[in-house]
Amino acid sequence: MELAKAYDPREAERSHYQRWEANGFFAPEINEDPTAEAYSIVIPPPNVTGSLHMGHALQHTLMDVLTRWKRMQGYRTLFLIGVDHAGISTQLMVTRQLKKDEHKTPQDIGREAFTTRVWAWKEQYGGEITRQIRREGLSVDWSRERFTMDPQLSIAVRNVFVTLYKEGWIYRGTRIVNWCPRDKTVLSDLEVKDEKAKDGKLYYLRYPLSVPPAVAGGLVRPKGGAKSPYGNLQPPATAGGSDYVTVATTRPETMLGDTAVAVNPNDERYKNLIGRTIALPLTDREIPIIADEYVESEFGTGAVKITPAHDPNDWEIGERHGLEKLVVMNDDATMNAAAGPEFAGLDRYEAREKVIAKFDELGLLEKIEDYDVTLPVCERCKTVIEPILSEQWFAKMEQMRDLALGLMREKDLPHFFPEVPHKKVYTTWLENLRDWTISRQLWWGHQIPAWYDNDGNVYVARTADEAYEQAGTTDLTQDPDVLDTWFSSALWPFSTLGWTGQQVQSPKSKVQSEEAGQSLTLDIGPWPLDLKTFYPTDVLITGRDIIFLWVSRMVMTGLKFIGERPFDDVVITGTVLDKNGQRMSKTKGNGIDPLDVFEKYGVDATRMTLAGSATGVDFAWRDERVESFRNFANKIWNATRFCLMNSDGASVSSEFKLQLSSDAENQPTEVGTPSLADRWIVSRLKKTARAVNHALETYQFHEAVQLLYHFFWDDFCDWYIELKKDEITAGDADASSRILSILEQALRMLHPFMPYLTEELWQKLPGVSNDLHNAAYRKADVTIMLADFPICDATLIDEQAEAEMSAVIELITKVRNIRSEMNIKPSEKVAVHIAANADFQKIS
RNA sequence: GCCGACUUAGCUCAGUGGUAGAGCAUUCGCUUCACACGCGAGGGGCCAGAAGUUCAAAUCUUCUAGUCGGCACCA
Repeated sequence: MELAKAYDPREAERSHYQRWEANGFFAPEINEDPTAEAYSIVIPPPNVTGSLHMGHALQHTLMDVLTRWKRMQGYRTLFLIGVDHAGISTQLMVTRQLKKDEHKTPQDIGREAFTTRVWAWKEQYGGEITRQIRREGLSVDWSRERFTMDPQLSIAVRNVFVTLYKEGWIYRGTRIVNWCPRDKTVLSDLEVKDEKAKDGKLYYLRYPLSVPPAVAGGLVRPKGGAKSPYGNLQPPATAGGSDYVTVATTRPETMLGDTAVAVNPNDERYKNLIGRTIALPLTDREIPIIADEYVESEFGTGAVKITPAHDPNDWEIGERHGLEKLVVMNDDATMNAAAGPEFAGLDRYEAREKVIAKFDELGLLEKIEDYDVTLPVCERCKTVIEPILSEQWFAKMEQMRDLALGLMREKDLPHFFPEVPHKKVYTTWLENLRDWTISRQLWWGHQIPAWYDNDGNVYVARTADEAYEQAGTTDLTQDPDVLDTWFSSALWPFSTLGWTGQQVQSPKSKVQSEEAGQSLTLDIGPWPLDLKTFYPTDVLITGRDIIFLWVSRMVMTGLKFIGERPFDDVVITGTVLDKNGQRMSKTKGNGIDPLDVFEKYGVDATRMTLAGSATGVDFAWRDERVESFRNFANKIWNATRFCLMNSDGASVSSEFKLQLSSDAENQPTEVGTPSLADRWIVSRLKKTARAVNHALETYQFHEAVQLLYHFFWDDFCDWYIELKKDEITAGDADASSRILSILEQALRMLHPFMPYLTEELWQKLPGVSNDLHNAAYRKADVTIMLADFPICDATLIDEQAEAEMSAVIELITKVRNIRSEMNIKPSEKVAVHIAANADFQKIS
């Protein structure tokens, strides 16, 4: 058999995936061993609107390496794939399409028609990401593919919501929330990012006291002419002695909603003003001057305007002092009627300009300073968030937070890789956890299972019928909002395995739950088989950006509803940066499309590149690096090509036949008497297997890649093949069988990383059969995927052979060095005379 | 403001309390019958700076500088 001269990845990538999938190799059911231990990984569900990026490719590669490795070890493996409905992204995408195609808004066509459209969109375009995942070669079980809005998963969501509501962990309340005026929905704190304002300003506004001070000398009259109804006032020596108070603000437009001015109770400058009132300019309102410890005297003027309806801290102060909460903005960040006729309808930034202009006109604008402000922006559309007062659904996190913290403190789980800094960051975040805003003003998602009667009473139930029963009427309206996408993602590790919230817990988890002091509120029914088999999953691999959004919440809901952690280990990958070390982003246009890289260098080379980066460390993408792994793939191809060119009468020996004694004279094996090189390569092979297994156990993927690269290229190709070349080309079938057997084992170890190439080559080796499969897969069709993953056999480690071989290598290198330095042509033969230590003289 | 990470060969990065590593780039030599996506032989680093612990530190501690990140605040 003769292979092409160079490896063409496209050839190998064409057929194998289909065959693997069609033969059920990806499904756990392929495992014939009823006692096999389970190994499971759930994929972080990519957004249905998403397309594959390098971050995915990295995470996916690592998950697939682990899955393939464990599968080859005989575990009953499940690599579960699914897609997230991605509420906001998807709704925006379809809204945009609707506008483009029909010039209509969602409101024009109504909720039902709109969601129908989104489903249609999902059917048509939503498969893009999963098609790309197939291309990556992931051994995911497509028969168990899930979508966060599958009926079963939606039932789970409802049950969780209802349970938490009944237990008092979910409530509806009016609070200051993060409002995105563009998406017109509330966002959780985690969906808000900080952005530096380009030209931030701090505006100093003068608020006149409504009654002149009784004390003499209060006013500082300037020499110039009067300009405003309040007189032309100059900044006084002490603010407290004047007839106005200066406040500093970065958002002047919110002054229209001010309901107080606050000062620190110990601030001497303002002490005598506490209790006085201010005639709020541009309005006809009088607002009090109050004292609150929150105010820092050192900052700004030491006096703070208080806008309880548009600032979270002001809201707190408002609560403490019983202030009115005046909402002056609409949901699109324009001013509303309460802002006054002059401002109503203006955009917040127009209103800002106008407020400033008016203050200036009135002589009340003291000064404007440049000021570095970081603005909260919507993580998705980058619109500046407006904190507004709004009625929303919230989840109280105390109980679930304590469950997660308890798991960390008592069992040190989950274990983060790398542990620093993630363990601490995760724990600290939990300790400071605040309530979670879970409602979203969208139509695409899980509609909140709460119904209202005409009096505004709320009925939370799993179904409309249950709500009708509770209310004693069918005249109810369901809450129009949907749940945060992360609410359903939080249930992913168990909702995908069949848990709907209607089953009782397993006896095992029940005990654990009672230990944790948890009450169980779940209904009857057996645990689904998959849940019993595959939960908890073994490891979660994801990026650091969703540790809080997703990882922590899975831990919490897993403990709360299943009574067990969702996974032991969490591998946090680094970020793939562009070649200049910059984050890849759509706006910068510096992203590298994994599919292009697959096309250019092959999937296997790409996987090696990704797995070859150190766990958790950011790294700059370099095409040169992939190129080197493409070259490596070609090297493997050609090494195999060589072995096959001379394989007449030879065949791969199963592992036991490969065994070689270090005491070669006494124990010749079926494949002839092993030479030093034979004993050496087997020893190297076994040490490599040991190290690779260990590296993978500890998620040191790059270590495994290095080991395999070095073993294959340096040990196997540069030395072993070269040393055996004469025997092999002379047609020594024993030597050929031996080299094929080493090659075969190497391919197995490489398979989790380079699935296509290794399958392509392995199938061509003489003598491969499902006898080489792990014992759990003896009936399955022949594939390297199910071959037994090499392990270390300590009896085959031969330190003596390795030491002797090192000496040989050193010697040969020195001779070559001399030849090179003396410019002796390779074709010229020279006689070499060697003086060696007694120990090494016997080495031949 | 708090917490943290990183700073190693020209580039991108591994690495360990005890003679500095890889890939790429580079130099020299090779149409050696698997592979020029190759083969062979080289050159190249006082491991950011300073102090300390130690028989021994690039590796541990402290400080400094630069880069980056998370959180909080942001009147």
